[in-house]
Amino acid sequence: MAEATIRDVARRAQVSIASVSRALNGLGNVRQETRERVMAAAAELGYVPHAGARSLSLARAHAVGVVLPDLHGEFFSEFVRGMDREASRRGYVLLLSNIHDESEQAANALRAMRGRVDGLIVMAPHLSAGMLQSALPPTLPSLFINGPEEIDDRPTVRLDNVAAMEAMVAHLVAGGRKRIVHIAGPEGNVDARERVEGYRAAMARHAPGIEPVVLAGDFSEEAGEAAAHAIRANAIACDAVFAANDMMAIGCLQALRNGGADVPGEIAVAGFDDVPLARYLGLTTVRVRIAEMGARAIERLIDILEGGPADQRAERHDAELVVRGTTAARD
Amino acid sequence: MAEATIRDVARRAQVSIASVSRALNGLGNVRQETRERVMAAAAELGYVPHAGARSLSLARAHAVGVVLPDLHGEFFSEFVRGMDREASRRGYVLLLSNIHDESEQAANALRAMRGRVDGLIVMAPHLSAGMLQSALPPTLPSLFINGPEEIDDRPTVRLDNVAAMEAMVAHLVAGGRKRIVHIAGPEGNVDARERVEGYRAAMARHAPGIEPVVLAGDFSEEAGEAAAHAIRANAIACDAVFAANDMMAIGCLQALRNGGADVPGEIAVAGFDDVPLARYLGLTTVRVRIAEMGARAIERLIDILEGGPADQRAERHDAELVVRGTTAARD
DNA sequence: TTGTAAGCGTTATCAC
DNA sequence: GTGATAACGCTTACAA
Repeated sequence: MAEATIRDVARRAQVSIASVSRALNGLGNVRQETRERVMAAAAELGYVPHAGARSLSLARAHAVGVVLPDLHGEFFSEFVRGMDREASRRGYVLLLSNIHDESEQAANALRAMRGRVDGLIVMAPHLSAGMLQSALPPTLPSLFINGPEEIDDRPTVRLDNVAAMEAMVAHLVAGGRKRIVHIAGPEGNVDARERVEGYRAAMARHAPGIEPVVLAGDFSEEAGEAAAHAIRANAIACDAVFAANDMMAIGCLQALRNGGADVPGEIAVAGFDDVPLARYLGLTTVRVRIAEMGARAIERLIDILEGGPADQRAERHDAELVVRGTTAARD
Repeated sequence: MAEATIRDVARRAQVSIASVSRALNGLGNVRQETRERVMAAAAELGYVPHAGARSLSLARAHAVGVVLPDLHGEFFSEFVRGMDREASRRGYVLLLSNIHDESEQAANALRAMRGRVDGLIVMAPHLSAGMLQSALPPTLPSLFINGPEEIDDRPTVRLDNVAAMEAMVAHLVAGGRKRIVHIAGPEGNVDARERVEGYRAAMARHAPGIEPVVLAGDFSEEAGEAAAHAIRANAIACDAVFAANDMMAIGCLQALRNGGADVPGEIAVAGFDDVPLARYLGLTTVRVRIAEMGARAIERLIDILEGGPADQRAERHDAELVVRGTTAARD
């Protein structure tokens, strides 16, 4: 009743298991007739090679581990889809693991990968470099997506946050707005940090003399609302709000409008991510081609696994400015 | 440079590999002092057991394969999150595989699972029973989510589409609307089919004498728009549209309103899924607790794997009616 | 309590 | 060309 093994095929084809292996793997040194007998026997038994045994013998699992934080919505599905597409194209399988925090659980999840995968894709904008360094099997090839900048001896794929911020600020300034407020993402998040920096740099460049204003946030819609209230209550003089993600931008947008503000007449609002909702609300934002980043990460990792040239480049992927109604130029 | 193996630990602790295995796995018959020596050696070497070898020896991979169609948005991420949570709680790992169609690729993806996983979760509302039966390793325990009804000898977790349709139709009728049109999902999709049936049954029950009207659709926003145009152009007499999913409902809603119709005054609109957008548009819909279904599927599958009682029940999960503005009762 | 050795299902290195 | 057989890293009788 158990699945047929290579032995069963050998017995049925009246050859040794060595010949079965050779025939099935298409090695040259097998007589045509032998090969056919093996193929027939395998087909009759419905034989499928045991991937576990295979990988133990070959010391290659043809699997890559994917370690992710709690992602939501399109972002997660697109990312996984991009990786899955490329992985299966190259004959690899994906082992998925969500990591919620820096707990012992996280370290366990990483350990559980040992002996199952040939390499790791790690997306962990919220994990510290120290934790990663200590919990990652040192000999396991791994590629970081938007990982901590301190880890610079490993290959990475990173979103070019700075360029994206620059583009958006330039767009706002071109529309006649210079008093731009930034709502930041959570502390400790790499993307959030880079966006603040990018914002400051872009302001220095495009709106010299204007003091940058950064309001604290945590990527939640409520944080956006709170920011809107702060702006109104403290009478922060501004003609644009650029949030570190769409949900905050949306929360802010709604709160501003509910408070009677005219968007975009009086104040512009922009976000980051291009969630589906952004399109419906006409929110100007930045689109991340996350499926493409995922596919590229897998591609590079597998290239490394299959002995390509040493690759520890920090590859940056451009985001795309998506201009909609909430930042329409005034007049 | 390679990762430490059990032999290295044994050598360093001056014991046999058998003792290392026993100590590490917490078996009773190990002297306290030996156990400590082993633990120390393992820690010093940063030893992590090789999951592949372990599973070959144990004939258990502590992994489950998850086979999914192209899912989008929250649905996918919530589903995977629910499964991941439960799986990691029970010490299992998830192997993910997207299946796009009935091609050879799909069969390969299924085969690639052999020898890597102990069981399979299959969500395939678009795959035929025949294809599944033939490509699935017959001895691999598997649980279907919203699978074809013909496969009734395997455990399944299914959304109770019929009950959901019934609840929504009852809600619409209670609001004074009986001429309810249904926009269907793609042919060949199990959920779509069940929703049509549920719709018909509910109409027969709550709006006897009224002829059910089913418009063809494919789950896309455009299909919803097309349905709206068909309703206007052909002057289909109706006071409610109930689409098989939110995207079609949204497309229909927008097209109706753009065409000058008063929703909900003149005509109500309802969807299915409760995508994030639905909340923003005030769309009445049906919420699927997909994370819960995923977790439950994993739970049952692992119970089976770990020798629980034979379980081939078809478990149905209730969806939740979410009433919003687009179906407000008239007057 | 501990060690030796067989076995899990493959691939690869040898002889023949 | 083909068949024994030793790995791969682990668990687990069975002996000691």
